[in-house]
Amino acid sequence: MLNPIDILKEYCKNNSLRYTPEREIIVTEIYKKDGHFHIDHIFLRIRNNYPKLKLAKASIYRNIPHLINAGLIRESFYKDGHACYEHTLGHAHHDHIRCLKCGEITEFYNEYIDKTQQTICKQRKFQLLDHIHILLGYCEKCNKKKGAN
Amino acid sequence: MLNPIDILKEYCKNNSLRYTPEREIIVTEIYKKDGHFHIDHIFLRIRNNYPKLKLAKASIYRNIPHLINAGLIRESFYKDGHACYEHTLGHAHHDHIRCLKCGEITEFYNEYIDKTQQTICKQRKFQLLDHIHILLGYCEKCNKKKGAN
DNA sequence: ATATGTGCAAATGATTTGCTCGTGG
DNA sequence: CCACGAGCAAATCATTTGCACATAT
Repeated sequence: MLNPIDILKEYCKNNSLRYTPEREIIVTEIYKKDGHFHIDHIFLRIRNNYPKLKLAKASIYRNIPHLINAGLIRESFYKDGHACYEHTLGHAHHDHIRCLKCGEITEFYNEYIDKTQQTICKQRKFQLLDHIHILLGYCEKCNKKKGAN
Repeated sequence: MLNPIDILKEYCKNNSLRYTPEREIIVTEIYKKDGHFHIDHIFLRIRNNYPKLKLAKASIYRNIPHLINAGLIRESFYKDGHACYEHTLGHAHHDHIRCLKCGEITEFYNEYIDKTQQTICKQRKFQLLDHIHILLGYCEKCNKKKGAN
C-alpha cells in the first residue's frame, strides 16, 4: 500500500473511477523523479518516454485533482502564480525555501512552527487543513555571485 | 513621509518616473480601503469614483511593480494562482489565515515563527528577503454551516 | 521638445471545456 | 453494452504587449 500505483488503483476503485493506462502512466512518470514538477515537465516526459501514447495535456490537467484527492501529490506555488506539484508518498510534510535568483527549492521542517500554527488556529476556532510556507531570498551560491538585483 | 502619496512622489522623483494623475489615483484608491485587493477591484472602484478618467486596466498592471518597488504594496497569493495585494504602510508585517470556503482572509503575527525562520535561514546561509505563510482551512462560520465539501 | 505613460485592442500562455469517439468494467 | 475518460481544438481568463497619441518635465 506504500506504492503509488497501488494507491491509485485503490483510489479508482473506491471512487468508481476507471483505471486507465493514462492514469497509470501519469502517476508512474510523476513518481519516477523526486522533487517538484510542473504539468509541462510531466507532459514532455511522457511524450518522450511513451511516444506511442498520444497523451493530451488536458488529461494531465483533468487528473491532477484526483491525484491530489488520492493523496499522491500536493500542490505548490510559484511567485508568478504558476502551479507546481510534489509527491506526497514517502515524503514527510515540510515547507520550502526558494531562491529568487536561481529558483532552487529546498525543504525544511520545523516542529515548533507546526505546533505554533496549530495553536494559533485553535485559538481562533479555525479548522486548519493545510498551509503554505515558503521562505524567499537568495541561496548561498547566488549570494556569492554578487548580484545586480 | 508616512503618506502614500508622498512616498509615490518621492519614488517617482528618485527613479525619474513621471508623476501622473493615473498613478496618483491608483495609489489613492488602493489606500482608501484597508485590507487585500485584486487588480479588478481597484479597476472597478476607479471606474466608479472617477468616471471621467478612462483608466485602462493595463495601466494598473503596469504600475503594480512600481508600487511594490516603492514599498507601497506587497504581493499576496491565492491557492488558485491569482495574485492579490495589500498595503504596506502602517501595516506591520503579518501572515494570513484563509478560509477555503468563503475566502475570508484574516491576519496573524507570531514573533517566534518569525525568529525561527530567521534561524533556519542563518543555518543554511540563505539570505531571507521575504516569505509567504498562509494557513488554509475552514473558518468558524463556515464550519458551522456543516459543509458538503 | 521629447521621452515616458497611457488607452486600446490584439497577443499570450496556462488552464478549461465541448464534443466525439474509444474503451474499461 | 454504455457511461466514463481521452484526444483534440476551440474557448477562457488574467496578464502582457504593440502601437499611436497624449502629456509631464
